[in-house]
Amino acid sequence: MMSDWETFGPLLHVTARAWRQKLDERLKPMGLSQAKWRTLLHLSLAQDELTQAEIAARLGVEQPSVVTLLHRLEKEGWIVRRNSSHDRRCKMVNLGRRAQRVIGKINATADELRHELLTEIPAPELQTCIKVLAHIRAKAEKRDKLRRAEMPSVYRGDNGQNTNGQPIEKKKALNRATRMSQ
Amino acid sequence: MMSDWETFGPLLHVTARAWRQKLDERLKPMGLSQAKWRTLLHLSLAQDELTQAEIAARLGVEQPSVVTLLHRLEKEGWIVRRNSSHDRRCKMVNLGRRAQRVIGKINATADELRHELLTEIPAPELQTCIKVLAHIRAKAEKRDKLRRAEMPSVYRGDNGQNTNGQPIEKKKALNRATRMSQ
DNA sequence: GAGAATTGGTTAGCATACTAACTAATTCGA
DNA sequence: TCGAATTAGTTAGTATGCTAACCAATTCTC
Repeated sequence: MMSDWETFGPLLHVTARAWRQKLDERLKPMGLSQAKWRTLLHLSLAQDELTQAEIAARLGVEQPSVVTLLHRLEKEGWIVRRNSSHDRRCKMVNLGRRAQRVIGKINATADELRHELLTEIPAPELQTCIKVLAHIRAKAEKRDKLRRAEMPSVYRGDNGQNTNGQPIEKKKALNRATRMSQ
Repeated sequence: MMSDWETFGPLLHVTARAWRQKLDERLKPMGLSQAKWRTLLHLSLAQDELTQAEIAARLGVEQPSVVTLLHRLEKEGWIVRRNSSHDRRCKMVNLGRRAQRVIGKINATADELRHELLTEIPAPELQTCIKVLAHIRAKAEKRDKLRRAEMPSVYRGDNGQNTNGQPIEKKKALNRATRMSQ
């Protein structure tokens, strides 16, 4: 019986991975990898064009990672990039024709999988699970204040990042992104 | 309030990631990345030398990934590889001196983090959460029987892999690995 | 309004994963 | 027992992420 609390960490990992891989598997026939379909999904949900920085925040990855990801997506005809007329630093990213044709299927597939995986679970148990996960997440995302206080910030060498190694400004956008079904 | 069931997928992902990153962050001062400390941890738990294939199975990654990982670990003095005397195909992997000095600290750090993250959660709620996660995991790891039945195996092109894209024989070792605190 | 700080995007270099294709050694089966 | 199948390890090529360092454009501050 899988009920030893010592196994919680690994269980969390394999469950998250199994979910992700199952969705990947179903989207693969459309020619999409995880990084790609997540990007398209966020662009679709935004209802509007996004900058690369906004995409990075919503995906929870760094900007340089987005650069190469968008290069590949553009090369394959999934997205279109154009220069912003308001801010000459920005590039606005739009869904290309190819993506518009399959975006509905991506969303439907994600919804269907979620339904399949959760449907047999009693609502109260799901609520409890959500509560526990949210609690763990909050604890894990909190920086280790005491440890860091031992060392002056000058010697930390963390370049203004929080303890997750992510830029601090990303937090809000990440929370927004969490509200989608992925 | 984070209680909409539509957010479950993303919540699962960010929670698992936050946990992993927090542990990474605490182990970083010892010069270890996630892939590296997980490898050392498994070698330590095995109480015995392992082959590269066994390590791959326990980490849940493919053999080619292990090759380069072990190259880096060996170059940095964490492990030692030697040819097996029983099976000339195999290389036996042992912890090096450097690793033996810090392996206790790795385990202690993982245990301490788990305690920190879970300590405030009432036992029954944790049990429910474990039950729900195990259920989701089982569902997600099950192959899509109906879908696959539509197509003869000859055309599937999955090279004897299950729907997670992992070699089937790996399952048992992965389950074993799941029992550790990571 | 000019210099400082910030922000958006990029490149370079590395880490970590994958699949495909290969060699060498072992094991299995007729 | 010998050829086929399997297993262990590797290399090659690719995808996806990271940090560091940089430029250009914008915004903030004095």
